[in-house]
Amino acid sequence: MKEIKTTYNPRDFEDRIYADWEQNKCFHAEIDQNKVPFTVMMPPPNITGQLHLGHAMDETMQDIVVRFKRMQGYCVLWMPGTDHASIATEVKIVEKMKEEGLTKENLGREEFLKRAWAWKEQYGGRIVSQLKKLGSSCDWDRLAFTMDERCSRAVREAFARLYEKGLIYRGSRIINWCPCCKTALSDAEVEYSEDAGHFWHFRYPVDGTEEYITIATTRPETMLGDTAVAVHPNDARYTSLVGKTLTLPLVGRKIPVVADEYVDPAFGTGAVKITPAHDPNDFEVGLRHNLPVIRILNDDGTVNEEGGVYAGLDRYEARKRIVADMEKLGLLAKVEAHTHNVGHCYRCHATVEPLVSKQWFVRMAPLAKPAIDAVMKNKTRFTPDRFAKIYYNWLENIRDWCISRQLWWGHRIPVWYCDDCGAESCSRTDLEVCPKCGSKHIRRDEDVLDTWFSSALWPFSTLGWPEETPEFNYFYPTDVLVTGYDIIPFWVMRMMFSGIRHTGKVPFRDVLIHGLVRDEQGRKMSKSLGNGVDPLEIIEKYGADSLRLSLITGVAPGNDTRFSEAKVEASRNFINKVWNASRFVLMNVGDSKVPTDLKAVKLQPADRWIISRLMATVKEATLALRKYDLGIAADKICDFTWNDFCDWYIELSKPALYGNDPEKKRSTLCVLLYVLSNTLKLLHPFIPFVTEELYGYLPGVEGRIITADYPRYDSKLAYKEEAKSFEGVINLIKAVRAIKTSVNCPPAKKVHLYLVTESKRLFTVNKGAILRLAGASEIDFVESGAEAGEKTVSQVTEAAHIFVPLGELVNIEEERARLRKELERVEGEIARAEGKLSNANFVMKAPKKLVEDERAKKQKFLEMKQKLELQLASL
RNA sequence: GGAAGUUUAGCUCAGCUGGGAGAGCACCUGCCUUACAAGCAGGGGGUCAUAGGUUCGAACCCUAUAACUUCCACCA
Repeated sequence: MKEIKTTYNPRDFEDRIYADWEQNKCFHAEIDQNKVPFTVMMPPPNITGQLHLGHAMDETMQDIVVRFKRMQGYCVLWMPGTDHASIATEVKIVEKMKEEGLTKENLGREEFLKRAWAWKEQYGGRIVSQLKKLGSSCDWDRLAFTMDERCSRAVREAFARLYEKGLIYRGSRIINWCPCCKTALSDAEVEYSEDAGHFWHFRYPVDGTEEYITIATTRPETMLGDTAVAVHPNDARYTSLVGKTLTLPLVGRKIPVVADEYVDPAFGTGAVKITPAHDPNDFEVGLRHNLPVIRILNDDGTVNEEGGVYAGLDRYEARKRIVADMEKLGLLAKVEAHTHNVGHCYRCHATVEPLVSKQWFVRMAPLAKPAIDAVMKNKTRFTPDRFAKIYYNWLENIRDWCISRQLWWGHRIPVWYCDDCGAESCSRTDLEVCPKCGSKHIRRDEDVLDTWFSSALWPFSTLGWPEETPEFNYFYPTDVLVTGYDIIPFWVMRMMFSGIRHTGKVPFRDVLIHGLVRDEQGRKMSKSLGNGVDPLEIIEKYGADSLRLSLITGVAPGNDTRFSEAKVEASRNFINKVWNASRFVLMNVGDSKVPTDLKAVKLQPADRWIISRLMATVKEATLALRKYDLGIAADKICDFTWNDFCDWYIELSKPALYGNDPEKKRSTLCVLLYVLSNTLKLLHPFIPFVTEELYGYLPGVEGRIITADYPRYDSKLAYKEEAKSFEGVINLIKAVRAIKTSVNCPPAKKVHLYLVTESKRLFTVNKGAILRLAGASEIDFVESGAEAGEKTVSQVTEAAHIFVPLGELVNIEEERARLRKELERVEGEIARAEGKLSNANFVMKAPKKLVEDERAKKQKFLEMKQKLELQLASL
């Protein structure tokens, strides 16, 4: 036997085990036509990213499913990769350059991209090594990157196909602009928050009268771009003014008063300034009334030349000055405090400006419909299914997707413009000359694509699409996507419509959604709060297995969960238990030859009981895992391990192990090994490192647990009746322990048991275990309690009436009180059963089995009552 | 304005298709019993948010209410 340390210390082996798996290609998936494929695409973390607890949970869930399926014999591919994260990465690189006094502009595109790739080389591997620390069993040989050749080619192809079908177009629209990142954003990339602001009421003079029309605005600086004031057509206050002209203060522009249904007469003053270039609603109004569109902001958020004297000022400085100037002119009617929803950039959190800009868009309506239908028709299922509603909600209300970004790091838009003939050409290969006129004066579009455009293709771009590679044909569509609910609009939805559009198939059968990992107080973890927990520190302290287990137990699917170190500690304690149980078994096996086949030995009742419990657990765990109820599966398995195996069976095995019947010892060791190795297998997907380590110590096993067969339910080993009967022994032991506690009998003091029972055989066969576990010296079978003497404490169980003479420890009064209390309880049970059975409707309508069970219970309790009364009378 | 979720023991949360309320931590009592004190044994503690309804039977299904959380939309 190999040496095994007395305490569980994950640092001794986690790295070694992982290296062993990697070296032996345990994670690698080769196409095997004899196996059923099972494919999972890892949501690619950003190259700028560091492992956080959200990743840890997401990766753990995937790893559990993947390891389970691998053990079940599927050909499992878990495809890992990283995302170039266009905007996030670029923001970081620009920040770093700023420290060196450099800007993108003075560096130039080519030099900038060199830096970006260098950045990718430097930091891209960090997240990968962190994922390995967690135990992720993904196929590193296939590690992909959203900007590698494979993926880039797919991006070009996808773009070209959509372009050719008119599903990608270029146009001037109101988009969300981040003045800090200086790029357009998609709707999904804008986060709204209730911010405190003001409502400024301005008076605009009506030409040819002494009248004013008062408008209210939250963004005074946009008045520089006003091209009308709108009122509701039915608003009596303003009917006389419709069609009149106003002079826009500070600017002097003549603007009309128009009537439009969009205006809500009950809100504000009932008159709205219209700035078509800087508000989506105003843009629509502008279209209806043929208003000019005057953009007044530069890309960096400063006022442009349209702003006259305010040109060059930052938007907020301009706001202040405009308010002050209006006040000076006596045109500021009033200022109110006002909180309103303000959009922020999801990367830098700067306030976004809606503005008109020429951008590339994906036409969503034709793509959204099939994506909705696919989920409606159950081709892809959400778990839990309520998340389908979020998905529908997004797709049903979706607007065209703005995909161009004014960034350099990313997939450059594959469109060229000809300076000579003006042609716009999309191409799968880089162009040198204009395909229309042959001119060499062509320019490529400067912009890059939204990061999510390439992530949307991830399930198939990584498998070689558009080529029909063997991998694509074998592994696609994938089986399950695991991700957080916050990513549904960014990614899940876009993979769905892209997958359906480009491959004709849904990209995955199941979508397993999980919640957020919050801090101990239930707050989101964030840098600004400083409440983030570094998973690597937790791994360092407790091991990856403990972290993994703590992240998935006690969590309902899709719900948020709170992280606490106490929970990790509890998981660590459980693993320590597994460690020591294994140590116990191995110590007792020693060098002796133990049969590995259960058929080779004669099983005792306790053996059949634990095997029966194991089978029940296998059944439950497998079912739960198949339904992606990871928390429930872990719960059942851990409960079996600790309570049934460790607390009961190991203790029950000791009389045989320490006794002098070699046959019994041999069979007990066989069962211990059998149950232990199966328990380790059940536990492996959840706590892979420690189970692999312990598995390596087991005699008679070959290979690694990671590639072992998952335990299978065997009805021949269910032993339902025998297990039920063995519960009688367990209940007897529990009852004796309770008796001893109730009279403060020291646990070490051995007691003499007198049993009135019809199950003499059961108790005789298990006598050794009963004596040891109950702390008894002898068992006598008697006809009545009187034989146990006077000073006894008694207890009634289903299978036996127990009498324990405890001499001076016994207080007759206390004993009477205890028995009366017990009698009361039993009478309560009888009343409950009778209540049910006397209800004609229950007997008639409830399932037969239930009624029979109820009758049996009543009978059982009646017998117990009789015994209790008898005993009470004898005291 | 629309939608989703949550409300169960002191705390954190499980509870699968309706059939006698569970776990971990905390607490109380007693134990270093030769795998494990990161442990063992025993124990206390809950009008399952509130009010109705359906049902033989409701923590679970339906309706309403309240509180909290989140997502979406949005009135300048």
